Amino acid sequence: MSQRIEQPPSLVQLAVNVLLRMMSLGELKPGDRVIENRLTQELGISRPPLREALRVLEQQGMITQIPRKGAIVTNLTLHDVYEIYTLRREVERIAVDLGVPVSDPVRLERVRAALLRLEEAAQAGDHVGVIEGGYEYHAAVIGLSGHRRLEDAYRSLHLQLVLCMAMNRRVREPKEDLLGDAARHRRLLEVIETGDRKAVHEAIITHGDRAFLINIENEIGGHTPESLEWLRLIREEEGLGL
Amino acid sequence: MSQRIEQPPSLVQLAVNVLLRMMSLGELKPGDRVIENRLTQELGISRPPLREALRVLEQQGMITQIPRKGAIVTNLTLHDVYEIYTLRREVERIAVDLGVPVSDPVRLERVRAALLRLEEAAQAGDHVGVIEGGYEYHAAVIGLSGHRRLEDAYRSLHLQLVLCMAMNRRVREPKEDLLGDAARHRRLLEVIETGDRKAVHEAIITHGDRAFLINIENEIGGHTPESLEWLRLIREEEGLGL
DNA sequence: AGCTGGGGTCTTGTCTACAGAAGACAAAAG
DNA sequence: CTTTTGTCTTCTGTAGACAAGACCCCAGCT
Repeated sequence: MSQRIEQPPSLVQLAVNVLLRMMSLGELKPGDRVIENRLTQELGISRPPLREALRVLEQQGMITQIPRKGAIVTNLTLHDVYEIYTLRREVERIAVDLGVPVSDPVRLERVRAALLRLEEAAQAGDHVGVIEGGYEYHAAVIGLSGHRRLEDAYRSLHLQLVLCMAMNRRVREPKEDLLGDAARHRRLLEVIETGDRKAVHEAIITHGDRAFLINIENEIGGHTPESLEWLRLIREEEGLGL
Repeated sequence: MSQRIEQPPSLVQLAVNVLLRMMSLGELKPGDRVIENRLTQELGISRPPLREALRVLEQQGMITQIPRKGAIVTNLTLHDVYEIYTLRREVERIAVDLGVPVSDPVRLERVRAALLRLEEAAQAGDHVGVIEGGYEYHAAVIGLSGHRRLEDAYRSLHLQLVLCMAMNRRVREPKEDLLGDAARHRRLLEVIETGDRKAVHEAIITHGDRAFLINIENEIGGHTPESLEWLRLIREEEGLGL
């Protein structure tokens, strides 16, 4: 019997999770001030664990602390979005180079399990489940590389992106077809199983969730030469039906 | 006059800096237990700010926390070293792709300034200065990309590497010639100024500080297929006089 | 009317204190 | 002599309280 008893997680960890959830639900929006006393009341914890949680989120880039002035939910600029997208794509690329063809079947099994969860959620019409399953699926793909830091980087970028997408209404009205989404993920898995690295790269490129970028430069500020040039390229590719 | 008033940094920030310094000096070695009360006495601060500092370092991968059991300085395995090295090289590669040829002269100026500091330290025989200057130089090179997250990633990887190198005696007996080191950095800058991306990539590869990997697999554990294969490749390249 | 200075309030930064869990050690039993 | 159990110490997790700093509003002055 390997029935281990469950340890109650620390309040810091719980607070981090709750705050992340609040952000993804839009209860905490970018730019919102984060007042410690208010949150301690809402969460029912005292300030020290909350402050530690805020430090964690600050390191992840979700919270921006200004000394003696307080914390706000990080306001992403267009340049930030550019950074997140470009880095995430590079992370995927590196992971595929390292992880395909797959050496350890256990890692593939993780992708398969995530895909199953994703497909079940899609059939049940469970939007939240599809989003979470989608993350777990992609994380598992990164995990094929056996590179923990790479996966951590992916997670961090993903979380920041969640923050950004929560800003955008288009994403919160999810009328894209869940089943088609799941089918795309299944095809990617099949390509991975062939072990053809180049094919996997191509499959991932056409897999992009860049729809919400369409009008983004009118919604947020912080344009830079790099980010505008990047956006122009994206537009071109999308225009070509990619 | 842009004489801004100096704000006293928070105790958390100070504690992070002191702890990093202790690690690089070997006063805190990988595997060491970190007992909060002891450190609060040494640093002259109370536990809450120290705990927040530990959270920050945990996020950076320098500290490993085990719930209800305390914290230790992260013990790096061979696989970790493999991860750090491979990722750092990828970060450099991405930065060069994005940042060369240089679009913004201000960024190049930063590299030049770092090089000057490095050369001064080299001529003064200031080992610590050379190491710190070397970091600032490389960070500035990453900064050519105008990609803050990329630079953050580089910093994080660098810090973890410091942890690893502090373990290794070879690095603490610095008899390598500082002036030659500075000259190599100057050559890299010259290549960057030509704007020839490919040449920069080659220059960076031959720039490696991989000397301390020579005997590493006998000194630390945590071997994995990936890390051993990687080490084998490194050996081959080094053997070829690279 | 606009600017400057002061008081009040709110918020953060830090410290001390307490409760509960983990580990160490010693004593007793097999 | 080994093993086990009970107690004791140490350390972490959390709470609450206090002090210092930042913001805001209003009165008074130019």
